[in-house]
Amino acid sequence: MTAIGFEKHDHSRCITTALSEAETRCAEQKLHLTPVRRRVLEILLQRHRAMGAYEILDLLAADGLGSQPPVAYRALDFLVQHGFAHRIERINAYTACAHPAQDHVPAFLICRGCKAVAEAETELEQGRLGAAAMATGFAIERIVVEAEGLCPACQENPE
Amino acid sequence: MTAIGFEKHDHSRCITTALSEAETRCAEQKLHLTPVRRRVLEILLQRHRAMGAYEILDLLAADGLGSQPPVAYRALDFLVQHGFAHRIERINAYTACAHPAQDHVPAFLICRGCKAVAEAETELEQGRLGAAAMATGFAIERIVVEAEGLCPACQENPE
DNA sequence: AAGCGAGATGTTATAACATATCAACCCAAA
DNA sequence: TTTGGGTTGATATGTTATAACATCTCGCTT
Repeated sequence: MTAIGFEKHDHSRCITTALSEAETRCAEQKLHLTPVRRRVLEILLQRHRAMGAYEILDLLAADGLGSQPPVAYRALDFLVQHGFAHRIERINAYTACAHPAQDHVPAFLICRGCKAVAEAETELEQGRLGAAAMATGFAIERIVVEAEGLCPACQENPE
Repeated sequence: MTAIGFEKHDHSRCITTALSEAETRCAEQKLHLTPVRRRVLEILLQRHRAMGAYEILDLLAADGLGSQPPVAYRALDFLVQHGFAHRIERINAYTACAHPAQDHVPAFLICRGCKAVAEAETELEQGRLGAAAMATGFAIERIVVEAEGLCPACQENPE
C-alpha cells in the first residue's frame, strides 16, 4: 500500500522542496519552525498519508524528540494553524498540506483502506451551504469537506 | 441558548411527528425501533442539537435504559445507518436527521457556541471533488460537509 | 413444549484521541 | 541583567470509541 495522492512521483524531492519552502515561509513570517515541528512536518511529508497523533508521537519518540502526547499535539496545532498541515476530521488524523502558501478551503479524498489522502480545493461557500448560511445569518468560520472511499489500489487489492 | 435550527417552531409537535414517522418507516422496512433506539431518537429530537454519545448515555441511564457506552453507540449506529440521525464529525456528536425518508448528502451548519445544527443539502459530487475523484479513479462512498461558525443568537450573545 | 438461531442488550475492560496544568528553559528586547 | 513571550518537558486526567463475551428475548421449527 503506497498510494501517494494516488499517483507516482519523485517523493524524496517533493519532501525536500516542501520542507525548504516551509523554512522560507517561517523565516518570512517570523514563525519558529523548531526541531519538533520540523520533524513532524517531515514525517507527514514522508508518509504522505493521514496519520494519527499517537502514530506520529511514536516516531518522534524514536528520535528522542519528546514522548508525551502534548508534544505531538502542540506541533500539529502549529502546523495546522499556519497551513502546513490539515486535520482530517473523519478519521482524527493529520496530513501535510499539498498546497501551502495559498489560502484555501481544502477538500479531501480519503482512502479507508490505506489512509492515503488526496487534497483538492472547493469553490464552495456558494452552493446551498452558503445560501443556507446567508439566509439564517449564520457566520461560517471554517468548512470541512471530506469524501471517504477507496483509492484505485485498494479497490483492486482489498486487504 | 435555544436556537432550534436557528428558528422558532412548534417543537413538541415536530418531535411527535418525527417519531411516528420513524415508527412507520421501521415497520415498513422491518427494522426494530426498540425502546433504547426510540428513546435515543427522542432525545436527539427534543434537544435538537448535536449531542455527544456520553451525554445521551447519561439521559438513557436516568431512564434505566442502559448505562454503558456500547448501549448508546449501538443505538446511534442504528439510527445513523438507517438515516434517522447523522454523525457530526467535526465535533464527535450526533443529531437527528432533519430530512429522513429521502436519501441525501447532508451539509451542516454547526454553531460552536450552542451546538445547534442546521441541516442543508448539497448538490455536491459535481464540483472539483467529484472531478478529482473521477480523474484518479477514487470511489467515493461517503461525503462529509460541515461548516462551523456562530449562529445568529451566539453572535449577539457570546458567553 | 423444547430447542434453536438471530438480533438486541448488558457488562467489563481497554483502546484511541485530546487537553489541563505547572515547571523549566531559551532567547531576545528593554 | 532582568523580564517576558514562546517553547518544551512531565504528569495527570478527560473524552470518545470499540473489543470481547455473556445474556436475554422472541419467533420459528421440529
